[in-house]
Amino acid sequence: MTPAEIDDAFHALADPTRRDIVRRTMTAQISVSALARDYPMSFAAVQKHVAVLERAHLVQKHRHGREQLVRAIPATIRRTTALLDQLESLWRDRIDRMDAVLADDDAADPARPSLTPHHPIPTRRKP
Amino acid sequence: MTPAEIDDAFHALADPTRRDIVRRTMTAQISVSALARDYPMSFAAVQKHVAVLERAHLVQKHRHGREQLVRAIPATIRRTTALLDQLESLWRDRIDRMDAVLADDDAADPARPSLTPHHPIPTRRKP
DNA sequence: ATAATCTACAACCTTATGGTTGTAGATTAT
DNA sequence: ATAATCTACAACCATAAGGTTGTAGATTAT
Repeated sequence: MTPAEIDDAFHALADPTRRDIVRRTMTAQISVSALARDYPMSFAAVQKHVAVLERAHLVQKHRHGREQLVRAIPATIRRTTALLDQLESLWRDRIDRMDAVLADDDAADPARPSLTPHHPIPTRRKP
Repeated sequence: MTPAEIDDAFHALADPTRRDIVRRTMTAQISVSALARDYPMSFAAVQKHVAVLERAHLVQKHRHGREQLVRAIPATIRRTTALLDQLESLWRDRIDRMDAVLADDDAADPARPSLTPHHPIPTRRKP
């Protein structure tokens, strides 16, 4: 997933109408015109929203007769979630590192709860 | 998390510079000017990026002498991840429902693998 | 054949976005 | 005291975003 693709994905999700379209097309295929009926905007506007989602690979369209059915692509959602998880993991790693430092420094008390405040802790050296 | 807040969060994350700022401030507090030195744009531009992240509650600033230290707010990342997980869960629920339908319909074969293609499956009724 | 429906796309308008430069206020260092 | 650093913020500019209307092409229904 290139940075540009990530940009597209997050940008696409930064709009309530588009998030709703993704939500609805996760569990069913819905035509563009059927989608358009439920939003307070023109058909063309909804068409553009779908195009944005398509560009971000969050949905796919495929013809069925004269209508264009839209369905979400779960894999892209998953990969976007994974990106955020990665950010979160930085935080966890940070806590782990702090824990490790504290453990090295204060190994005599294994019952110590793993509290890790934001600010550096004044280390108490063993005598 | 209101829709507008969700908009702000995704919009803030839809830019590589801002994602990088979040990434870096997850594990350390960095001043705005220190951040600004590492991007090919003016200080004011970076200042604006931080403001966007701040508005989305993805980072917090706090004064330390004459500099303004930036740190990420993991809780907001987590809540954004949770939103995407929720979308994914729709997909899982859909699969579960399909499985349930197939189980009701074909309970005699519990060894059947849980394959659930996108297209509706022609149900084969028991005689 | 004709009408109705669904889609595609262009042209246009308004506002938001992402960048710039410039000026001024606080705070720290010399 | 003066200079250097960090920040805040305004003004400006180009372009992208999100909406509109209008026209035309396919496909289905009457």
